[in-house]
Amino acid sequence: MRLTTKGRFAVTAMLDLALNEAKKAGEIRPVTLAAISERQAISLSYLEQLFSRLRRQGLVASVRGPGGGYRVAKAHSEISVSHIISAVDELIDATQCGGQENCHDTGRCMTHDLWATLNNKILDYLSGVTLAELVASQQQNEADLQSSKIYFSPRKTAVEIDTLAVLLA
Amino acid sequence: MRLTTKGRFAVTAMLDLALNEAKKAGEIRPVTLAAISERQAISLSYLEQLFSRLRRQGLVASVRGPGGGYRVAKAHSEISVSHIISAVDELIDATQCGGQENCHDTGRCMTHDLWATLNNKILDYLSGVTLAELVASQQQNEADLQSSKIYFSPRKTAVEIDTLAVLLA
DNA sequence: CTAATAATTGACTAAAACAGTAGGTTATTA
DNA sequence: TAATAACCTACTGTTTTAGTCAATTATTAG
Repeated sequence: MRLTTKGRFAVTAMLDLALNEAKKAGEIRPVTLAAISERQAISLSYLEQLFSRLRRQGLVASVRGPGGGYRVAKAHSEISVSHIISAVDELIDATQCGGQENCHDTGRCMTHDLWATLNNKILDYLSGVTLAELVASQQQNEADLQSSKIYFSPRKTAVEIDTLAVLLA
Repeated sequence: MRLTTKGRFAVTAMLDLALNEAKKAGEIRPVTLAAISERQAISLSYLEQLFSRLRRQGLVASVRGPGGGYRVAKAHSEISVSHIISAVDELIDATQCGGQENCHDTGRCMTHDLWATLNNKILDYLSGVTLAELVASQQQNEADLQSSKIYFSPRKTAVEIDTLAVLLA
């Protein structure tokens, strides 16, 4: 298990995808990487690399051509954060011996059990957080901002924000 | 929070240190980095870099000169895995805006709350695992191996292992 | 006192990973 | 048929990783 910005980007992009694939009359409208790129400030080509892996792992499905893009390929409740991270961030071998248990003259190395256990614990936690929960939590956040009207709501345009800033200054 | 082999090395080294600082008549015998280097197959110079940070964070104390080395500077129960990892792997800023909440035209970026929350959860977990627990768990493992005598016990020499391998082949 | 020990420091290096760029191809559809 | 958007490959600059090398400093055993 590795936990770097790469995995974060992937989770962020998946969450953006989930939030923006609008369901209209039973159909799911695909979301383009260009749109995600603009909203999340992640380069398009980097997104392409990430989604290439996400697609091969069956987490998203693609639709080519005009009007195409990506869709989430499973129920949001079936996709966990750990799925997303391990899809783009292939796991490294924490044990020097590569599971051979033949390192040094003392048999298996100490790190073996230690990291296996620790990894599983972290993995367990991240497996428990689903895309559905992230979506719900994010929508709640947006709703809170909308109702309280503190600072910026997600619907404000740049111009409106500037006006607000002047008023608050 | 970053979670890479660097942090793993640090935890492994700290665990080795904790397991090997033998207490004799009230005194604690320091462990040399050379010994840890040999046992854990981590280069001496890399260990020096790691322990330089661990020392500056107050997790270990050093004793120079012959018979010197490092000691754990606190009670094992007072040192958590997250302490060790964050000592060597300084934390990165998960939000692109750097906490400014001014990214894009939509106010604060979506990743902000998401990663703050997720980070805290992981941190909470790793904060809960102490060096004392790792030591206990590792000593239990060694004891299990010793008593059951399955495959390799930690005391076997390389020659004995070779013999065993021949017998099992 | 002296030589050995072991931490401490700093500069440097090869390899990998990260993040992004560029330029093309293929499939689809308006 | 032209625009769209996924798909693919190769390349680039930067940072991190993991390590080497060499020198200095503090301590202690002899």
